[in-house]
Amino acid sequence: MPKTLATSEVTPSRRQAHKMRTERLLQQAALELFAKQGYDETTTEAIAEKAGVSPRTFFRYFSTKESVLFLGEDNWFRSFTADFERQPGELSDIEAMRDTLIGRASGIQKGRRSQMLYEKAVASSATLRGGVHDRQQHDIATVADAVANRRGLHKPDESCLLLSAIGLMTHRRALTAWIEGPASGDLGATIAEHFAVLEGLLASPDHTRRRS
Amino acid sequence: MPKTLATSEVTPSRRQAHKMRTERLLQQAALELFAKQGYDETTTEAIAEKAGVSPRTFFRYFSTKESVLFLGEDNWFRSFTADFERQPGELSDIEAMRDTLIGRASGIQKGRRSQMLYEKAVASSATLRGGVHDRQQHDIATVADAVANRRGLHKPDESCLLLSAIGLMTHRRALTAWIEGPASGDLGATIAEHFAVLEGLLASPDHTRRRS
DNA sequence: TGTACATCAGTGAACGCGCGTTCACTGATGTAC
DNA sequence: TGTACATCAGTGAACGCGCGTTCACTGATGTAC
Repeated sequence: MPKTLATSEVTPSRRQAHKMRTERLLQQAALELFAKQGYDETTTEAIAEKAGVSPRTFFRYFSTKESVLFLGEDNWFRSFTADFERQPGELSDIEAMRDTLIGRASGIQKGRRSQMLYEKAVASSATLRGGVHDRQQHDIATVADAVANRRGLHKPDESCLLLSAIGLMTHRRALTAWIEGPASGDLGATIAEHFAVLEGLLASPDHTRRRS
Repeated sequence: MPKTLATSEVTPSRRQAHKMRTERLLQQAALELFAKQGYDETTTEAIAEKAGVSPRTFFRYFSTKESVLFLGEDNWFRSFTADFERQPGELSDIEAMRDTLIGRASGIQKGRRSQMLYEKAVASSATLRGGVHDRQQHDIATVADAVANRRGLHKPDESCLLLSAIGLMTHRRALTAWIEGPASGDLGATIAEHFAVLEGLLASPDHTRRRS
């Protein structure tokens, strides 16, 4: 028994392996179909068929049609705080955000195709866009906590929240630009560019003045 | 016939009046029910019942359950450009945005209860939040066009888009704060405060530095 | 003013559809001895 | 290694539910003369 247990921790049992495989197949099938023909036009039955399982099986893995798409994205920001607070204290908060986000870019870089499919899938449905909206709000709160902590505040004030929202929006815009740009594009560089634009707005408000 | 026609233009016929009344009753019933018990928990049948019409009649007025909620909101930003470009040229773009939004605050001020119901309704459903997300994106593009125009550009560049997004986000945060605050709160003042925070971030990035 | 006809808001009933649930079952995998 | 039993991933069938559609109809309002 000790041996079997140890083995099942490292190499999962056939049952476990098969289960994981089925889950992955369902997710992949869903992502492809949502991106290709739209979320609302894709039935759970079609996903199951493409994954090679019965319609009923889909709901054994995912309690709702929507949840098949949102996995592993939640913990992206879970470790943000740690990375963020490791930034040198000389940097301004926004510079620290920028460098943290750039540092994490390589993790996304490899999954460009998946990101594209994901964006297409989300774009196809109001429900999914609602989910994205929710996650954004949640992320803003998380990052604002980190900023407040860096500033030595117990609770984030409006300044922290606004800064967090602005930073994440800049990040999101960079991500979109990178996905829509050439396949050879570098995500870290794109983020840096977008933050440069942001800092341009911040540093010289006169720059925004109209010649009268 | 001339007399009847003229009359029907000013004072709508009984049919027209009744039609408008039914539409208003359905919208009001929907708003109240969505806010009270949630969008997903409210059936179109319940809305029809509260409005005093048959279930079938709902779909004579609104092609989808969602569309009963989104009326008249679209043209809010339609006239934004005009107001925005009327701002004095000495102001920076962001100051011009601020003053334009403050100038339009009084139009919202009176409908505070409706705004609250609307926010509650939207908060209750992912689909509706998706719709809000879409409208935000659309508004950003509209305002960015206006900013580009003010800067003498033919097309908005990333700087215009980012500025527009930041400004509208600040506005939205102010709106939320105002709704969540006391009933006596002044929306214009709240917007001004939030823009002051924003300008604080813009003007002195040093302020965001951590004491090391 | 009155009569005949036209229009159109509102209704009732039946239905299609896809998400998500419930129940009873099969058969492969895992475990005890 | 082999046998008996337990577990559990996957299945099939039937159903509830609410959105949105289709069709045939009623009856009040509006119009022509």
